[in-house]
Parts: sequence; structure tokens; C-alpha cells
Amino acid sequence: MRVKQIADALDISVDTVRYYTRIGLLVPNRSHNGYKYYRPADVTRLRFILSARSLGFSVNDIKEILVTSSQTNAPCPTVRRLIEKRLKETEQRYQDMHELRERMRLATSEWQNKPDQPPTADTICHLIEGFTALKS
Amino acid sequence: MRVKQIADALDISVDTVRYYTRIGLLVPNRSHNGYKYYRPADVTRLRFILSARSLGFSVNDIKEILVTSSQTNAPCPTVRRLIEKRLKETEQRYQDMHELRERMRLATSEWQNKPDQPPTADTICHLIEGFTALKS
DNA sequence: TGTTGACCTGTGAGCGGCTCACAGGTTTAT
DNA sequence: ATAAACCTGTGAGCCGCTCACAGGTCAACA
Repeated sequence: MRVKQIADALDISVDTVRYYTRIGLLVPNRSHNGYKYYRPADVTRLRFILSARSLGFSVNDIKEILVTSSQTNAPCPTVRRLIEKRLKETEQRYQDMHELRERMRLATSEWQNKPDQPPTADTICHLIEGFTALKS
Repeated sequence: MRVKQIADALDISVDTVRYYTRIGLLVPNRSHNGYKYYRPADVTRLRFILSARSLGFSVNDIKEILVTSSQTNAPCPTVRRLIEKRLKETEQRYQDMHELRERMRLATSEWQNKPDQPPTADTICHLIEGFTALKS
């Protein structure tokens, strides 16, 4: 299979396949004309990559898992260790997003009742600089 | 003020100040030895940048707001338009983060009862590939 | 046999928002 | 005078793609 075929088969862009190939997650054959040819094993591998991505693993995590899996018997301990780490990060980012969303919502509602004003010597936009939730 | 002073004053890294300077959000003076010197107006400006960042505006948004504010009377219409857009994106990303977190939590709990297994011909890690929530 | 045109290819660069590495300049203490 | 601490700007690197682009391939038609 060439890049377009494998990309279409798994419903992702050719650029994503090329990216994974470029960083060594996929290692296709090369034909005489320089084209990359993907075998069934590469499809399995790519499917695995996509599953892992959708579980929050980074491409470096995936690289590590693939190396472990080819060197030792079970990559599972690595996988368990990594997801714990990534889950913690995700919880944190989720929390941060929540707070950001609250700030943004509060700002928009607060700004409903405020008029437009031109900038002054020490304020650029009174909406932003005067937003109460920023005054710690 | 030189870069370290302004960075310390607003409790951010010198690299961040330098980044904002590099992309033209801040325009300090240059002294004979090539050092950048920041004036009180730059402090106001940087404080504004930080407020806007914490409300979810991108640096490009901020650039646009600053330009508008220096060209027209009130940047407020621009600000209102931009935050609406960013808020929508934030809601979406928040939702995505929520789903990701759920998937990760479900996976970890499901994996508690599963043993480690070596890879086979068509599975790299049975935990990831066999995770139920991925089977659409 | 030639040629048009659709489609496909790989490579290199770009994105955002910083962060890091590094060679060299400046300041302070001796 | 000199050593050490600290500061400087510039360039490159990070992640996970995405885009631009010049050129290659291939089937259909003249």
C-alpha cells in the first residue's frame, strides 16, 4: 500500500501517516522510485498508534511502548506507568480548562453591561484590564 | 528597565518577555550595547498582555487588539468579537478534555483486572488494542 | 506515439507559545 | 588587574501535525 491507501483505509490524512513515518513510528519499504510502501504489519502498527493517541499517549510514549514491546515480553508495565502519568496531566489540564472557561464566561457576562471606551494613558482596553476576576 | 527587571516585576520568565518582544508585542528601546530597555509604558503593555493571555486570547489576538487600539478609538468591539470566538473554542476543548479524561479513567480501571501479556502477531499491546471504549 | 490532465509523491518549512543552550558582555568584589 | 557571578541576545528546539510546492506516475484520448 502506498501512503494514500493506508491513510484512506484508517481515515486519517496522508500528512499524519507521513509524520509518523518521518519520526520512525512507521518503517515502510522503499521502492525503486522512492515511494514508500506499507505492509499489513504497518497497518496493525498504525492502528495501534491511533488507539494509543486517542488514549492520551504522546508520540514519544508510543515510541517507548513500541521499543519495549519489541525488546521484552510485555509492554504492559510501561503502558500502565505511562498512562498514570498522562492521566495526572490530563486531570490538571482539564482543571485549568475549567477555570479558563469560567473566567471567560464571567468576563463576557460582565462586559454586557459595560460600554466601549477609548484607550487612555494607562489602560489599553478597560474591559480586559478592569475585569474583576483578574484582580487577585 | 532591562529584561530581567521587567520579568521579575511581573513574575514571568525573561524568555517570555523576550518572546513577546521578538514577535513585536513589546517594542523596547535599544541602548548602545544592544541591550533592550523597557519603559513604564512597556510595563503597562506587558501587564495588559498577561491579562489578555489569562482570558484565553492568543498572541495574535493581542496583536490585533493592540493595533486596533492604536488606530481607532475603542478596541472593545474587537475584544468582544474575539472572546466570543475563543470561548467557543474553549468550550469545545473543555468537552474534548472531558471525554479524554473519561476514556483514560475507564481504561485504567479496566486494566486493573487484566494481566500483562506479550505481543502477538497482530497485537502490540492487548491492553490498548483491547480497550472496549475504542471499539466503535 | 504523443500529450493532456488528474492524481499522487517526498521533502522542507510553518504553526503557537514558549523554553533551552550557548557564547559572550557587564558588574561587583577583591 | 582579575576573577566570579550574573546578565545579555540570538538561534534552535519542543509537540503534533498541516501546508506549500516542485516534480513523478498513470490512464485516457488523439
